[in-house]
Amino acid sequence: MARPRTPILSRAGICAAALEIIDADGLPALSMRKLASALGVQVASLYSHVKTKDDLLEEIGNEIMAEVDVSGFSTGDWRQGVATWARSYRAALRAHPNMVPVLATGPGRRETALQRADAVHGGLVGAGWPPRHATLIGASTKYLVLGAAMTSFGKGFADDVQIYVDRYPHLDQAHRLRANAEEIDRDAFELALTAFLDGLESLYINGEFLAKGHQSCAVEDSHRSW
Amino acid sequence: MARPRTPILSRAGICAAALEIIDADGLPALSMRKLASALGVQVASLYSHVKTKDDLLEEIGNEIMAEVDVSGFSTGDWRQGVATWARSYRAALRAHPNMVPVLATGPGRRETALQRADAVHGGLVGAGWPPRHATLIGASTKYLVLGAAMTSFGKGFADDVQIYVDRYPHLDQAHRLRANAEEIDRDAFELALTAFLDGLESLYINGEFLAKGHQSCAVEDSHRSW
DNA sequence: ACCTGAACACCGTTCAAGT
DNA sequence: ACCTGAACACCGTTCAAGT
Repeated sequence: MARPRTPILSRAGICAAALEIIDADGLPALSMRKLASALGVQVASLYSHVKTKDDLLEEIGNEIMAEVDVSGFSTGDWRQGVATWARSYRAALRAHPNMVPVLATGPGRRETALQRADAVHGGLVGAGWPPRHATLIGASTKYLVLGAAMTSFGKGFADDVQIYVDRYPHLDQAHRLRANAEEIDRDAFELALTAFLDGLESLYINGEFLAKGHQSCAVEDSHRSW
Repeated sequence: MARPRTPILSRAGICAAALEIIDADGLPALSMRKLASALGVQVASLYSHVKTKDDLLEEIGNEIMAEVDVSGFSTGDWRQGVATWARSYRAALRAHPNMVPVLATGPGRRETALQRADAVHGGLVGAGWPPRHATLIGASTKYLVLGAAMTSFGKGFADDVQIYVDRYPHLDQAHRLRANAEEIDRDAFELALTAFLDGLESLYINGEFLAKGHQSCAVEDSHRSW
C-alpha cells in the first residue's frame, strides 16, 4: 500500500529516531537512508515530513535548547542566573554532545534558543550591567559551555602509556585521563565557571565595567546598546 | 602518462589545497574528488600520498597546532604562560575556524598538540599548582578557547530586525550583532580570559586550591597526580 | 496527504593496470 | 613509486506514480 490509513511517520518520530542515531554513532553517521531504514520506510518518505536534512537537525537543536533553564534570572541575582543557565546549558548539550556542532551555529531562527538569549540579556541588563557588557558576558559564557560540551579533555588523550613516556615527561600520567574523563570535565567546568563569575563580580562591584589590561573595550564604548 | 618523471602531488601540497577548500567552503565541502580536481588529478591518485581523508585532516590539524605558542611558561609566570597560550591558541583556530571540530577531538596522537599539552602542564606544575589543578586549568582554558573559536556569538544572530521585534524585547538590538561580530568575539574572549585568570589568581594566592562552592573537587583529591 | 520506486548527481575507498 | 580508470557501496534530494 502506498498510503496507510493512519500515517506511519511523524515529524516528532523522525526527530527522535534521528537523535538516537546521532547519540549512538555520531553526527556524520546520520544519513537519511539509515534513518529511513530504522523507521522501516523508504528514504523518499522522509521528505513528506521534513524539508531537508538540515531542517531536521535544526528541529532537533531546537528541542535540545528547550532543556536550558534561564529561570535563575528571575531572582534578580545575575550571578545565580548565569550559573543556573550555564549549568543547565552544559547538561543539555552533554546529553547529546554529537549535536554540539549544530548548536554552535548560534540561535539563528530557533525559537527556543532566541527565547533563552532574550532572557539572559534581559536578566543581565535588569541586574545593572550595561547592555554592552551583558552581550559580552552572554558570549563568554556561551564559549565556555560550548567548549566544555564539545570536547572531553580527558577523552582526547590516548590511554596508551607508550605514547607519552620519554617524549612528553609532564604527561606521564596522561594515560589515566580517559578513565576519569567524566569527573575531570565536570570539575574543570565548575572551576572555570566559578573563577569566571568571581572575576566578573569584582569588576561589577568595583564599578569598572572594564576587562582590565584590555584597551579596545574602552570606556567610551559603555554607552552602546549592544 | 601514468607516472610523470617528477611527481605532480606531494603530501604538503595536498594538505595546503585541502585547507584552502575547508577555509573557503567549510569542512563538509571538502571531498576527495573536489580536492583531486583542484589539483588537476584523479581521485585515486590522492591515496598514494594520504591514507584516508581522516589521515589528511589529522595532518592539517597538526600543522595548525604548531602555531600555538607555549613559550610564555618559560618565564615562570603561570598567568603569563596561560594568557599567551590561550591567545595564540585562539588566533590559530580562528585563522581556520572550520577546522575546529577536528581539533576538538583532543591531542590524540598529533605530536604538536601533545608537545603543547606537555608544556602547559609542566609550566603550571612548575609554577606551584598541584598536578590535579594543572589538569583542570588546562582543561578549562581549552574549553574557553575552543568555544570562542568555534562559535561567533555575533554571527549566530540573523540581521533581520523582524525576527526580534515583538517576540524578544531584550534582543531589539540583536540585528546589529552581525556587523560587529569580530569585535564582540574578541572582547568577549578577553573578558572571559581576564576574569578567569583573576578568579584563579585569588584561589592561588589564598592557597585554597579549591573551586569554592563545589564539593567533588575536594581537599583529599589534591594529592592526586593527574 | 503520505508512501513508493527509480533516477540524478554526488560521496570515500580499493584495485588492477600502466609507466 | 605514482597516477589512471573503473568499480563498489554509499550519500541527499527530486519526482512521477500510486492510494
